[in-house]
Amino acid sequence: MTKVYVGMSGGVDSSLTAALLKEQGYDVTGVYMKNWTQDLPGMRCPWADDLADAKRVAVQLGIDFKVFDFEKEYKQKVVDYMINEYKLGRTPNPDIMCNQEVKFKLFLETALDDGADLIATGHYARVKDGVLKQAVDTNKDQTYFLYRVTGEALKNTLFPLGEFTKPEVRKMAEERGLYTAAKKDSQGICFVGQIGIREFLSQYVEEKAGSIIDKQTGKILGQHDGAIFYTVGQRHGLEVGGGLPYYVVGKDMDKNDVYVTTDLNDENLWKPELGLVGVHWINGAPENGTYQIRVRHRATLTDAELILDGETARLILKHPERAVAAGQSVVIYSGEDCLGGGIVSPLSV
RNA sequence: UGGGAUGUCGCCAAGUGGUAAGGCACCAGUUUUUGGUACUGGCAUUCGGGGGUUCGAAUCCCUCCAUCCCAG
Repeated sequence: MTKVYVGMSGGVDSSLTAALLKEQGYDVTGVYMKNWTQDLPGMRCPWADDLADAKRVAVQLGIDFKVFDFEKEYKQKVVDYMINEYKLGRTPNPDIMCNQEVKFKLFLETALDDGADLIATGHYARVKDGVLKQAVDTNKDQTYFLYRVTGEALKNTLFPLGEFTKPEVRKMAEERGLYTAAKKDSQGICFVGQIGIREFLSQYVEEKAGSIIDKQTGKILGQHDGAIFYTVGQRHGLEVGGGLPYYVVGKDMDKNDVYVTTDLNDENLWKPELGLVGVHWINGAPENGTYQIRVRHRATLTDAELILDGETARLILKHPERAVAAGQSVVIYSGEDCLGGGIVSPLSV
């Protein structure tokens, strides 16, 4: 019997994933990845509850259950990466890094060493012949977060939920009486949860007052506690009021200045062209040409011309996307196939 | 010290006798396994202070205070 290790987070999706695989005849083992357990000021880390929920479901299903402790690696590969990127003035996507380094590398390797034949997660995505495809529920598709995994890893991975819509998943979980059937979806970076990125970062970096400057007039509108906390396109948290809402259009990390504007058509908000670094392809680089791209999770796909140059690439967008920040990822699709993508270069935005 | 102007929520700002629009910010919630965006709701018993006229005033009158501008 094929042995599958299912990453169980304690949520509905991964619970149902385990249930479905068991019904399909796999020898299923549930694994809770212990990645982060630290409480933060004003927030209790819910890891113990999540672990308990995952375990409850495993008991319900009558499957084996294990805990893999990746705390050290998670801190290094995901959290430190995120903090460093922010320090450099960029806006990273830690969840993409988590998939690349932890779930589809460390977890996969550890599971295989432990005797697994395959791993599975509750991601909304599909794999066919080693090709990553968008989920049937395009509204819920999570391939954006998965573009940095390898084709090799995908050959050992199952995504049973990719065939279903979220409402169907809820319903199936309910029908099976899974303990987590009604549990609220998690959102936000898992380890910062409730408190928000701002509060999380301030645990690791020193707050330093700087100016909020109106790009159009050059006038200083107010003060902030650190340019590091702001990202392009951001509207809230500036505490500067007047006639129209102000949006962040840029920042100078050396001067610790944040530039804002009320002009919704500001050129920095709508880049027709993006430079990518650290490009990654799931199954090899594609040819130059027109593809569909996505600049953020749940964004609708938009056409762009790809011009590849080794590890870097240039994208000419048919319709400019709003507020693309350096450090964020652009994911490239051909139809429903997710080919890979890259990270927005600071030089291009 | 003369002359002029202005004072309405933290900010911008409607409202010139009929019982305080709206926007920004802020707060709460929704959407979202990144940042961010977007959406919904909340947010001045009170109009610089004090008198007065009136059935009734932020709106009219008097007075005081504050700020700004021009004179000097």
